[in-house]
Amino acid sequence: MEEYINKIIQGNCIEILKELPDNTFDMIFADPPYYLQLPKGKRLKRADGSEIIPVDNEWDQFKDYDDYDSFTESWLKECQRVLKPTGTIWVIGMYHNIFRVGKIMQDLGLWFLNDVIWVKIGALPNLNCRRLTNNHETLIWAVKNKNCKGYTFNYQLLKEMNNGKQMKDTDWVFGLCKGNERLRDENGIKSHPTQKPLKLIQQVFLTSTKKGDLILDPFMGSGTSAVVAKALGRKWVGIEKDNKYIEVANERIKKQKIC
Amino acid sequence: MEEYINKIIQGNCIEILKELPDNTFDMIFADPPYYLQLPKGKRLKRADGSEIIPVDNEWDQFKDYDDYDSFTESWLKECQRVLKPTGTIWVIGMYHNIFRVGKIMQDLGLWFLNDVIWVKIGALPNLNCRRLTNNHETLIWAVKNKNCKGYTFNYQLLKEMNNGKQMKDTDWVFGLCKGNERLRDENGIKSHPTQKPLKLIQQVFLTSTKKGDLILDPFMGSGTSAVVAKALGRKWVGIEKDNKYIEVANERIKKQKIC
DNA sequence: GCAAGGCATGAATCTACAT
DNA sequence: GATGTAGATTCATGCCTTG
Repeated sequence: MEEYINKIIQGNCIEILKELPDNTFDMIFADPPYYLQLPKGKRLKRADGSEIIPVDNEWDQFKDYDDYDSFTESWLKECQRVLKPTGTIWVIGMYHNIFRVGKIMQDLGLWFLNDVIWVKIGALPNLNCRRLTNNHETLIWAVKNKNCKGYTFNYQLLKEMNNGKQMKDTDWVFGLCKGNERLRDENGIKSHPTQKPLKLIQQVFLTSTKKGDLILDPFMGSGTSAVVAKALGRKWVGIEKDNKYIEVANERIKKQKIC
Repeated sequence: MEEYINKIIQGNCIEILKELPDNTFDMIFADPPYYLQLPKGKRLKRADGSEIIPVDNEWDQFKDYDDYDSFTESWLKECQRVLKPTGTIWVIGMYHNIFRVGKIMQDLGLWFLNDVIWVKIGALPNLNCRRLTNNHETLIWAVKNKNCKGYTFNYQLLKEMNNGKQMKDTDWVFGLCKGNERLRDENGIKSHPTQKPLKLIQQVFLTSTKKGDLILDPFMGSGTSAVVAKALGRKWVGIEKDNKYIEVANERIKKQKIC
């Protein structure tokens, strides 16, 4: 394992997970593809005529629900295996995928601690006025199985962070990743379409890890979890398929001074 | 159908659903058992020694996940069948069950419009300080299938109810059903352990129905949805297995003057 | 009549440790 | 491992009593 610490492993998530030893990680944070199933070729426009750029990347394409489910079960099963009995796993998603992901997690025997609502500040309003505005994502927090005890939950710290009151599963209000935090290439194009905000990931790590803990991110993307892990004194292992994202992430981590 | 309008049908939910004709209802609101799986015989206590009374009713007991899933699939399948192509279905749940329910809904071809977070005011704090406080329930809002158009969404009304801003899926903040609203027997015992607040159900109905619409509630319980339907000028059909709950509900509806 | 304080209570997947 | 017992801990709301 030592050779992987604080590094991004390039390759297929499931294949790489299979090479990692049992009961290794104190915490896993997974931000998998959401399988958005957007209508192809159509793009919503804002009132000023500008186009909304949707997430239509190749990595979010699946043949059908079965295809998505079998992918999901495979990586979750390996994550469960490499998770310590005292560890916890977080998975983030939206209504497109999180219900499928959640049922598969339960079927694998993962035992839920909470489902946390990230209330997104600055989310896109609903442009066609035919639905409620999507304003949240859901994080599932779970232990390896029903009988697992001794996981880390920094109750007191979170209470302090929440003005002296117990942190609730609905108190997670954070802005989207925008402005200086958002990574862009030389042409101003977003380096990653679904870059998560540092503050959200930080709160996840502060909730469920101690200094020196080893964290796994099987869908590393632009490297947000590595940046937060480094800043908080946690060790980390990342997995990412796309070399372009790995470059972005490595450069970001190298440059990093403060979270 | 006429003989069922504005009445509670007593009996097994699935069997009764099977007798109802296709494409009948403008809206379905379902508050099924959550399958809480609480530890048996143990009861949490408050600092003052008083006991927390959990939901351990017979109707929330299932053999295992498979048992719960097959029950869930059966009633959802019938609900999908009796739902108009222009209708919508709401299902409420918590992290114990909502992910399973959601995946089964998607597998049946129901197409999600939103997942709505009911932020609960006055929820039980977390007493052992080993998890985040459970402070929400999740409602899934869906149409009969992916191609359905023309469902009712009272966008403008909800915007007005939300101080002129688009109603978001996270703006649903309502107190629990307590105080005078909570139905109790002559001994002060709750008539139903999970009575839902009128305001929540009212917002659901105002979101997705018009005056005169026909609403189905397959798990009627203490009759909250009937009370709201009546007050808002909607027609309704309820299904409930337990005669005790039916008595409570009928008495409540009879007494009703204003919502 | 009004303000302040007491008190009950809410869909809860409890935890740690000993035997 | 499975089972049993003791332990430590909480917040918002609304009704009711008291002053």
